[in-house]
Amino acid sequence: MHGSNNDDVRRHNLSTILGIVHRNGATPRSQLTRMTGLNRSTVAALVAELVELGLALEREPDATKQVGRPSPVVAVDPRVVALAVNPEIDAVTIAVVGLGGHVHRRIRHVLEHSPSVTEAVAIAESVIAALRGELDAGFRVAGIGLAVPGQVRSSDGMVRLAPHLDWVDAPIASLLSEASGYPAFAANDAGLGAIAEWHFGAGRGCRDLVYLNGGASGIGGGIIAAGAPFGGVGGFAGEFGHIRVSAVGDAGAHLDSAGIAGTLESEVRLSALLSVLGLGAEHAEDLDDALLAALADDGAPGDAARAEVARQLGHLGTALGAAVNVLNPELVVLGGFLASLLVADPAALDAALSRSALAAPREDVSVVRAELGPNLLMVGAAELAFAPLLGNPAGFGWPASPGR
Amino acid sequence: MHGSNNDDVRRHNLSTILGIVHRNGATPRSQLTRMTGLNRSTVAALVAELVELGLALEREPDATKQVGRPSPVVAVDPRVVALAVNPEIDAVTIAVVGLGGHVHRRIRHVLEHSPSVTEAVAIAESVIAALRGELDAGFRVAGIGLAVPGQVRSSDGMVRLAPHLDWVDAPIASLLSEASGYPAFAANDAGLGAIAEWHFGAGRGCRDLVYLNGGASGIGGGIIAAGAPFGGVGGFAGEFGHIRVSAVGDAGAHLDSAGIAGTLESEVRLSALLSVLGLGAEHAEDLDDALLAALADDGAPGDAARAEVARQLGHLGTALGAAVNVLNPELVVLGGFLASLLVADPAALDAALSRSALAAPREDVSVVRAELGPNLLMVGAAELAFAPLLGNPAGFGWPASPGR
DNA sequence: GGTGATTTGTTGACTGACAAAACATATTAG
DNA sequence: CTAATATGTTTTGTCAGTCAACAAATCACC
Repeated sequence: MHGSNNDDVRRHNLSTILGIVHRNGATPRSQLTRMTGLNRSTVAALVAELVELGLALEREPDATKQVGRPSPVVAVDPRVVALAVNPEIDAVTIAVVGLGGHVHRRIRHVLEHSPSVTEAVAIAESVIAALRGELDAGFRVAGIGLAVPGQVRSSDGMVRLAPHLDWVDAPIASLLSEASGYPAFAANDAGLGAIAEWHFGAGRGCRDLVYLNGGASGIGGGIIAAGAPFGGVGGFAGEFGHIRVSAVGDAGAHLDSAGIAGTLESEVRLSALLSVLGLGAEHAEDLDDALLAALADDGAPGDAARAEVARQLGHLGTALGAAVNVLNPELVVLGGFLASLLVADPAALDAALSRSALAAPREDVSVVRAELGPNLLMVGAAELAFAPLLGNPAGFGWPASPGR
Repeated sequence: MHGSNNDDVRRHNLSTILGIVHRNGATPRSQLTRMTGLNRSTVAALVAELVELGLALEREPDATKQVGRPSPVVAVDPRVVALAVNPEIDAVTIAVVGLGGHVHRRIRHVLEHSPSVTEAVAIAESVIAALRGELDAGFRVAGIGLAVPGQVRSSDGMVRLAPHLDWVDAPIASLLSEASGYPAFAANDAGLGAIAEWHFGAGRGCRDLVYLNGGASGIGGGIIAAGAPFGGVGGFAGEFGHIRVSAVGDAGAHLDSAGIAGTLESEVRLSALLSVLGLGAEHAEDLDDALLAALADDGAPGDAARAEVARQLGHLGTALGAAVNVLNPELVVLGGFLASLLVADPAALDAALSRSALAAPREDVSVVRAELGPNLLMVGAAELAFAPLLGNPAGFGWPASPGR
């Protein structure tokens, strides 16, 4: 709909090069010319501008075994960071994340009770305030990204509903922006997990992927479609947890967090797994590892556990079938306890998927585990704050350092 | 990933302007400058190039009541056409469609039996051969678009499976291209319906929509995501007909065309509607109208019919709930007998949808009837052939006129 | 250890696309 | 008939990327 001009070309090319260095890590300049198809001299000028902007660095060439003049290596400037915030039911986690996805620091503020919006914002702001000296000394902060376990409106970062935190219409992005002085953006945690796995994890180089995460509070999802994160009109897309996988059932049926029965989230539940395995709260910290060990063959799971795993995998396969039929992704990435389920019996999931997915899209897809560990959401949330910078490196309006 | 340069700017701007005139119809040049944000002089030059290329025309200004010098009206050149082909179980339909979506001619070749791929290609080619004199006289043909009721691989137009036609791995695009001498492209019919409704029908100006069509052979769907048709890796996306909406049921349950029970297509069936309404084959031609009339209040449908409509609307609501939760579209467009179901009892569908969709995405969506009539698939298929031309007006490689 | 082939960096001239400004023209309002 | 307004037309300017020539750094081979 909109025309473009020379300025757009420059913006696009700066963005392309910074994006490559951001996602692929340090890259020789000669390789940038090959990847972009641009002229050597153009790439040299673009990189020079990024260095000038304080976004990239040029290092001495790496020692290689190749003929020809060595090419300097271009890397992101490590002083450019974003702040990531993840409020949960039992903690608020804050991190300082650099361009390139490097997590400089992660601070987990443990809570006695589920925080209100105001409390979560106050905690995040106090942690950020404590970091401020450090940040002002050596870093430039692009902004704050919030990963929220709930439905978040993309236009303004309003949390429409976060069932487990019991938040309704909580304008967390504007509250934290107001409190901290940094621009703040919020999105659904699983959607940000999808972005993180896509850039830095199991989904590298993939144009169409679906990410599904299973946690204590339910099942969330995110979509990368045609090489871009997909949110729909309001940013609420990716809620695979609430699609129907079974009959509504009788009065005793579990309900999902939206109060609906027969959905993926109501049938595939971590608590049910833990109870048949006899795992309790003592593994709160390393839950996924404990679960994996208990489900593995040498963990000798009992018949009840095997049956529950099979039941849950059947329902998961049905939901993945819907995702595969509707979205025809190249990859499905499973995180949290869904990854444990996958590892416990890949063949069973495959069989269940084959029962509900059409052959053609079924052949296109692979189902794999998430690769990123505890930094997943921090990296994803930072991506949210980096997006405007990556989209327009030269024209980015840096926030004034607050508190000075 | 790829850099851009001056050539890309020109291509993008030519494409933008031709696209506006194609989708919005004849447009004053001054409005083009406002819509694109480009300079007057630039738009003048771009339009002049499109006229030079034989893709657009400039007419005398329309009489308006506005102050200021009148602006010439830019329209598509009506001589630019694409051929559309739609093989079905009982006919092969061929049309000549102009830029702008105008259907010059539509020819329905009725068949006694379901055609094989070879037969369908032969029929299409013979109709095209008969048109050739006419085409060579006054038209330039961009190519052929095929709307196929089945799963079509986008990369090469291979029909992986068309259950009702009983085609498996049928390379229809390359066969017809070979036979006719025109470049040919194939895609799923419902996906093309989505594109047609998006450009010229109920979905105009919408960036995120889902289209669902109900026909005698089942339920197909198409997705427009983030302002572009979405096909997934292989082009198979949009198969909403095969997602689970109910329990698998007992032995007597209907199966969908993929042999799966409990799916949308197995529960929401035109034949079931027709049988409770006592409608038969005599309405083959104007089925949708007859259905609408029978379902309307003054058609006095019986209790059995009301119950069946309610049952089907319940299942349709469940499937739409999945679509709404996963894709968060702005619009859901229903075509074929699904439109009749919607009209019969909009409130019931709304209620069913509200039971399975989350509140936030539910509030974003409207469910409406398709607007395009019998030309829907012709316009959508033509869009497929026009796509390369619209994407790169100056660099488009026109096929040599075959047979001369 | 020199010499040539190869690859890439560097520099300056060149092309082309859009923007901007000045002027021309066609319409409406009074 | 005149002023105001909007837009077409023409000319000049700016800027991004390309291209070609040359320089520099490495490897391979004699």
